[in-house]
Amino acid sequence: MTRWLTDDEMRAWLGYRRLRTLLDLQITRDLAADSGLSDADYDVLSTVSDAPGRRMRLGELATAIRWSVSRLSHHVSRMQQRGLVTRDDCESDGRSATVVLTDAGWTTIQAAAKLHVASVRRHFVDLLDPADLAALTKISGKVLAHLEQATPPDPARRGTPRTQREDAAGT
Amino acid sequence: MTRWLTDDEMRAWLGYRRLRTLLDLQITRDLAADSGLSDADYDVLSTVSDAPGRRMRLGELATAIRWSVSRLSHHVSRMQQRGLVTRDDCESDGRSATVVLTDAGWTTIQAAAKLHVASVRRHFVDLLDPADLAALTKISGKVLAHLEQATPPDPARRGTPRTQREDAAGT
DNA sequence: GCGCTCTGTTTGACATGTCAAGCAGAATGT
DNA sequence: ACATTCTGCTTGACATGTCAAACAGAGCGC
Repeated sequence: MTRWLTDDEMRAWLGYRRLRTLLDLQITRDLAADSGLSDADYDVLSTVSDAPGRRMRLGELATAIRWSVSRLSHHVSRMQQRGLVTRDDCESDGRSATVVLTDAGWTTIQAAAKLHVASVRRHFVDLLDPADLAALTKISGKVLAHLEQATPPDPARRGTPRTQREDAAGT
Repeated sequence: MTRWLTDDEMRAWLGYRRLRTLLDLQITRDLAADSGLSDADYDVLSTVSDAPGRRMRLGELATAIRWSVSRLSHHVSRMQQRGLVTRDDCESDGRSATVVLTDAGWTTIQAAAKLHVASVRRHFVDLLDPADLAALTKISGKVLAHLEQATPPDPARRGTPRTQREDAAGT
């Protein structure tokens, strides 16, 4: 008794899926070519760069970009090797680690942000008219209202099952 | 002189990004819980199951689901271990490998497909009205028209840089 | 019928993410 | 104070994807 998708539904769903695949691919590619960053790098750098003092506690950062703490810890180690960020011990709490942008990290994300916006415009925003943008906002609003309530609010913390991948800060 | 995103543009873009993240997460989660399959497994199984004889050449399959041949080869090996598919040598061409569904693979994908459609309906399609679906189809059409032309048609083959993740066959 | 190149696939080394321990510092109860 | 538990982070083993190198069979050109 499965209710299969109608043609219209199927078109919308497959369109979304394909959009997702190709758009991500293109944006990722641009980011790597323009700035030598992965999406992951970008999320981390842009989020930390918006924080006061260009520094953020590891756990907070993980929550903000919806990663598991473990993933972030691994990734920060790698970014540290590349000289983009530093780990700093917090005086008030001996357990805590703070991620701090290096000068190189700051310079990198500043340059990357401009190019990234351009990429988003080129492949997405500028292709759509205001009605499209409004429709899209409405659609994601509806779906997200459903998902955010059905979904465990926090990733690796609580009983949450699976992986993440979040955009984090504005482009 | 960067043209930053306006508020409306930003809302639409972030909405899309967040939708992408949470919806994928949910669908992936359901698929794993309902059928014990990853998205990758599902793509492979559903595509092969639609092919005549429930078999498909490895290269063809890779192209169809937009994976690199190498990724597929690795993944098929893993699925083979789990008894979902088999590798078969093609008589006409000694180099070629053919991926064939086992009975278990067939049974699995049949059951999984039903549950997957239900999941897609629950978290996406059924939340939207016909106008939303039409708008979405229009939007992805516009963007894809742009991307598919700007994008190297084939993944790991030609000069193409990066990763993939494609839905493949219908839900 | 033999070397060359081309093609389809496999393989291996490495990058990145996941999950489950491990661990040290903070908080709490008595 | 000090044992116990909690918290925040790190680590290690493993899964999955990437890229480049290795291969073996197919298809030439001669």
